[in-house]
Amino acid sequence: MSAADARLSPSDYVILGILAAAGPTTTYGLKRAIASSVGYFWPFPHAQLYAETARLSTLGLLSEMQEDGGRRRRVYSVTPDGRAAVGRWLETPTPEPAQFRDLGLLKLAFGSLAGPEAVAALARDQAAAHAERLRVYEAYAGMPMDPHVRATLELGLRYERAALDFWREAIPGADGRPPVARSSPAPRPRA
Amino acid sequence: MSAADARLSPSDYVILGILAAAGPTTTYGLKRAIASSVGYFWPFPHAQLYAETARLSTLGLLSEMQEDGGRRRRVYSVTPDGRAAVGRWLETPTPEPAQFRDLGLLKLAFGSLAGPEAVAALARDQAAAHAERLRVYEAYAGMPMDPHVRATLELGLRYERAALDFWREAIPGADGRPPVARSSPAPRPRA
DNA sequence: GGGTACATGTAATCAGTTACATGATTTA
DNA sequence: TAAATCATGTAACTGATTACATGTACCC
Repeated sequence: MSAADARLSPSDYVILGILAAAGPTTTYGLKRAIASSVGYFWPFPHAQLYAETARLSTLGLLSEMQEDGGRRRRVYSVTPDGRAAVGRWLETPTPEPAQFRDLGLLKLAFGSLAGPEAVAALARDQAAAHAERLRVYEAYAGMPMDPHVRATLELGLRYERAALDFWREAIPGADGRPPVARSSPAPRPRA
Repeated sequence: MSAADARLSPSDYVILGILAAAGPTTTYGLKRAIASSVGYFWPFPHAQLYAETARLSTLGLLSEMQEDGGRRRRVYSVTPDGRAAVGRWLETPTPEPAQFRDLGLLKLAFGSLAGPEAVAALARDQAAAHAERLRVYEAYAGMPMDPHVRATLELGLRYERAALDFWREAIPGADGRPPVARSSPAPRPRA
């Protein structure tokens, strides 16, 4: 079975992990549980749940039951094999570096193509967005939750604070100074 | 033409932006230019270049020429329409929050399913990985580069430092203390 | 009993990734 | 001149996103 582990994506482990922690759950329940735990940093559109749960079922890592009541929704639980797969995953090292896809940062990289005012506007914009996000995280952190999920939230807070500081400090705002730290005199883009 | 902007992905803007900054370039040149600028935080497998450049050509945002020499490689340049599209993109706000896909963080979220030793091992592991990444960034920061690209690298450094501190501090190492900050007494996972 | 928000699911599309194949240049 | 590495490209696949369609519960 260890060989089959290679074929499981991170999304699969999210499903298995949530089910292992929360017990038998409907698809909608999964959606809710994901949203209130890893969902804030690991996006998981609900449509994907249907594809992945089906796949995990055929692999024997999930078992599927039909509700008796009127709506006859599917209820999933993790099988012993599934639980073992999560366990192994949690114990194996994670060499691949984290990826952060930040559109604001991407735009900044091309700042030399835009005017300094555009870069300044971007910085104000991003600072506001990160401040808002920080507010949301802080509110969320006030609620009761699993201690490990809380720990991930703590890193989220640190990331947001780092980003907020960056957009406020490292890039000047609307005050007309050059768009990068004063120590480097901003040469024109080569070619 | 503004209407067509909606159909451009971030990857498309990377290609357009690189070409706008660097002038006519072969596909391989694009690959190199991306790797040495936004590539470190915005992964871009080279196979995708062939699909995207073709698409951008049919949209009239790129023009394609064939080399005369023996190898007859394709050389792309950005058209005025393409340049205008990048310009508009750089000037429009970016509301979507940044996404950071961090497998280590995902595993941490499920820490309650694993033993405290597994969590401690994860933390050591991640601290080492981030320390290494930090070293690479710092070496890279010593080289000459566009000031805006340098600015993005600065945020990369701040992220990595935040992550390194987190895995070292917020999660204890191998010293046997409970797997989260001492202030919260780590209740058992519910159900 | 009509509207609104919540819940459940399918289908089509698109972007990203992996694997493969081969040609050109450099170096031992 | 053989091996190794760099360069160029295609094809197949998988995973993620979008759009749509409909059902159920609640609330006015």
